[in-house]
Amino acid sequence: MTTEIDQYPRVIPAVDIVLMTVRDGRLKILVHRRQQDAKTFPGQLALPGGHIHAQEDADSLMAARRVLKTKVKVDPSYLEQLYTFADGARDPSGWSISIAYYALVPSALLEHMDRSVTLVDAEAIPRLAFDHNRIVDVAIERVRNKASFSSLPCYLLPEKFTLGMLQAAYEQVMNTTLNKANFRKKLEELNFVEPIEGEMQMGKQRPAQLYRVKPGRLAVFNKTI
Amino acid sequence: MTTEIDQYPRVIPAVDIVLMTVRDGRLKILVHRRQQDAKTFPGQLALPGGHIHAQEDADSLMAARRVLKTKVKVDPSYLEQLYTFADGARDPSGWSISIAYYALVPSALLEHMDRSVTLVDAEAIPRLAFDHNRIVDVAIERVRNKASFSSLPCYLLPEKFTLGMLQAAYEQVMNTTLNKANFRKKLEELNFVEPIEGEMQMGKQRPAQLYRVKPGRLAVFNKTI
DNA sequence: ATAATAGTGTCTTTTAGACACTATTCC
DNA sequence: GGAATAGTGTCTAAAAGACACTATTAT
Repeated sequence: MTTEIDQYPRVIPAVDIVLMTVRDGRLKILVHRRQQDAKTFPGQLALPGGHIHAQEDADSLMAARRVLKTKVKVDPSYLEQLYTFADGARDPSGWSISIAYYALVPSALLEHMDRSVTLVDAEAIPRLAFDHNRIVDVAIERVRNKASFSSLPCYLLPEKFTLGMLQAAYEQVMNTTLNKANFRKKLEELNFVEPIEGEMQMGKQRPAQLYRVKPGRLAVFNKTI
Repeated sequence: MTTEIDQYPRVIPAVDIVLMTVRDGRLKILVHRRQQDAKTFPGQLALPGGHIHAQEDADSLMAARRVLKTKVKVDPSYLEQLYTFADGARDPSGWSISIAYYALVPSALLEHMDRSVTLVDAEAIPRLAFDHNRIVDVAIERVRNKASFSSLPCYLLPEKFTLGMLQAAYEQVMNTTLNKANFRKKLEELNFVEPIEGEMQMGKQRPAQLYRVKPGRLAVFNKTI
């Protein structure tokens, strides 16, 4: 039987993920090198991504999760739809759709990465396959906008963190420097972190109080700092 | 030849559009009634939408433009991607993707609508086909967030407008009331409208100065009012 | 003691908001 | 004059930001 849908050229939808973390005090994006025998952009750097499997993926978010699990062996705590790139020019093999997601993870989760996978500095993204540079630009812009001032950057940190680490994460994501006193006053107000009784981070100098996100207060979105 | 893409069930991507306007001083959404012989949701209200035609549409934005032109006979001045709804449950005929857009138009553009097309109040959306109620909710939330304070609501007005009309448009979109003096001070600051020399809107009482958006200053996004 | 990082108190500037007022038209 | 809408000046409260300070550790 010929139905209406057979009239149109087939389009295979995919997901691509901009995975971000903070490593060495800098905001990083995860990229991987494509196989040398890939039909398109062989050997080039690209975002992790893959086709949607309709029989396997309940929705596009699940597809993104599956791709990350398979290709990067990571299950991110924060994963959100970014934008959909759909046109006839972005993929040389034809009209294509990429539902792009962005993810935030603590860098400790990325210890055992494949050799084909690397982190690149958000301020110096190399040339990527397809329209992936554009996708990364949109992702960074989105995160910058959302970060100020929500609890988003907490997803880049381990469960326990000092206020110094937290401020550094905000500064990385927002690409600015913040005043320490004002930052802490604002945190007080927003009220989504709490000190962990008696737990201190020992270091080279004065020990710092360890904090955690208050239960249920992750990803509370708010105004500017 | 069997390529990789034949392994996966076929998914037909579509676009759906949430078209908004202000009529009778209220924010409205455009919906249409589906054909009685439609395979899914016959006779029900739905958002205007349609399949992407890969050979015809350069990208998904163009697909949305084409659908609006064909089904609603409108070429909106503001049309932006909203979100992509992609899962196996939203359409009874199978796994489907809808790249949703939202559009803002002055209500004068909608004078000669089809009989199948109507405007419904944003505060009282009826039951719609598919997951279109959810799409509308997301669209209204997005516009509310973006409106305060950008020049977005200007797209709901004719080219020439009074500050009273402009304030009313903001109040509708943001679903609040605003203080007139403060509203005007803020407009001054944001600096995206200018009076049209010598043109006044005559009415029942004191005439009002007509304004227009400064060239190139449409859709400047900013803080809160 | 000094270097280094943690943590705090206070003042100033900017912005948001409330409120009261004047102005010009139609009737 | 009264009703109705247009348009403005000023004061107050809240938020953002600058800056200087104290505290506790390692060496």
